[in-house]
Amino acid sequence: MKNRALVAMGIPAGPCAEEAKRVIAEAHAAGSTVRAAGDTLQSIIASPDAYLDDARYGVLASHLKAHQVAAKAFTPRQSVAPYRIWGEHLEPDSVRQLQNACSLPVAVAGALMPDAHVGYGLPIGGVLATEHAVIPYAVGVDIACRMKMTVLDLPVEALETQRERLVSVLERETCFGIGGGFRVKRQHEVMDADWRVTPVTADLKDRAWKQLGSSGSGNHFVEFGTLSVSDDAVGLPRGTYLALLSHSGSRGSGAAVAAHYSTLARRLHPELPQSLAELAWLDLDTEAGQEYWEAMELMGRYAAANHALIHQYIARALNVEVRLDVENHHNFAWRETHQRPDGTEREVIVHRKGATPAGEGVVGIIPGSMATPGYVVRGKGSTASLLSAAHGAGRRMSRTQARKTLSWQDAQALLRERQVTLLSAGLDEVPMVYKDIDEVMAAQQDLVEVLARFDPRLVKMAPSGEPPED
DNA sequence: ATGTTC
Repeated sequence: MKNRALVAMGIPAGPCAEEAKRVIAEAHAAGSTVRAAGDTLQSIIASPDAYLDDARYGVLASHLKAHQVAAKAFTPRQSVAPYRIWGEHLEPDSVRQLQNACSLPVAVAGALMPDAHVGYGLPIGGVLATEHAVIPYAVGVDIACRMKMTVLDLPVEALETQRERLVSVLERETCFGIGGGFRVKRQHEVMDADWRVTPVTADLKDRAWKQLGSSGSGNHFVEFGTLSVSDDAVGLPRGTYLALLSHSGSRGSGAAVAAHYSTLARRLHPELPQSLAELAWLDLDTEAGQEYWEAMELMGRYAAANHALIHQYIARALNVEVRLDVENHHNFAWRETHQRPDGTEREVIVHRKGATPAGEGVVGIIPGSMATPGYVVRGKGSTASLLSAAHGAGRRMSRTQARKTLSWQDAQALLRERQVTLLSAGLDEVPMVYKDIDEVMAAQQDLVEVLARFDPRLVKMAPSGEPPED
């Protein structure tokens, strides 16, 4: 039986679930039916005391009792921490998730960005400040998922005149797909860092090296396009340039770190009611909290290295210089100093899960979709948003719904209209699954100002086995 | 987002 099914029954992950699985397997071997085993479990959950001395179920009963005692110890806080929401018509469930997060004892303040949608624990587009605690699921599954843009010293016309060359470089120098990695390992100084900072990262080093410089799957991409600079504060005079934009994260290693520490956090907080279990935190004074923080920071450097290599290999293959370089995390936690409502300052942990850092003057990238614009922005330093902005257009349709209701034909018309060449992607990533990026930008004019606009032209994403027609 | 499930 899976952990998820057990949790649904009221058996939490950890010692209870492990023992329950053992008991079920034993009952199965003895010829008991699944239903009979389930009935017995329900009965033990209802009154563990009655089974404490039972030879077969005693251990499970004592684990469950300990859990139930701890769970009773949870006392909800008097009032929810203050939060603000940007944008209209956000999924009610995503708002509920933010409210839940703000009801944690460690929460200080929250904010929801206009691209928000439901995620594990904290919604995507959620920002949460806590005191002295880090929440693995408020950082996100893809730790340090980030954006990077470089402006290449090539004329914009190269998109037409050197199209075949750009396509071939994009295909040759990138690596997409779940579990995907390079046969010939790439090199970066992040692999000289100490990966033994935690037992988890120590075990992950080989996989990380294999995947170093790769892009992964889902909404990750590498694309060429045009950058229209409207404000020279971006670092280039006004005008139109050829740019390379990438979206990638910490790949399998980050996912494994997230899985490990979110499970650990949950185990350490059996008192949390089910509605808050995915928001279990790690105290930064504890070994577990410090381990997660070190692992997260290493994943930050690793994700940055992935992007650095993508851009470096492509620029090298094209034999061109880089004229501008912009990047930012959008799934991460930072130690920051923020003001209390009374104006005094305190150190908080700010989690941005699908949110772009937008402190005053901070430059970041907010992508749209494969056929809609993205923007290079400069933060306005809004304290109400906890110095944050949206990280993209935000999904309006689930992946399942997209695959069920959309067709490539619908997408191709839009791609042609926008002069976008799609090398590969899943049907669940076509522009129609995303909200209107310009509406999202309009909803956060108080958070960021636009310095430049990026329009994708040659797009590469993870293939889904269903090649787009040309 | 990831990659494999005792």
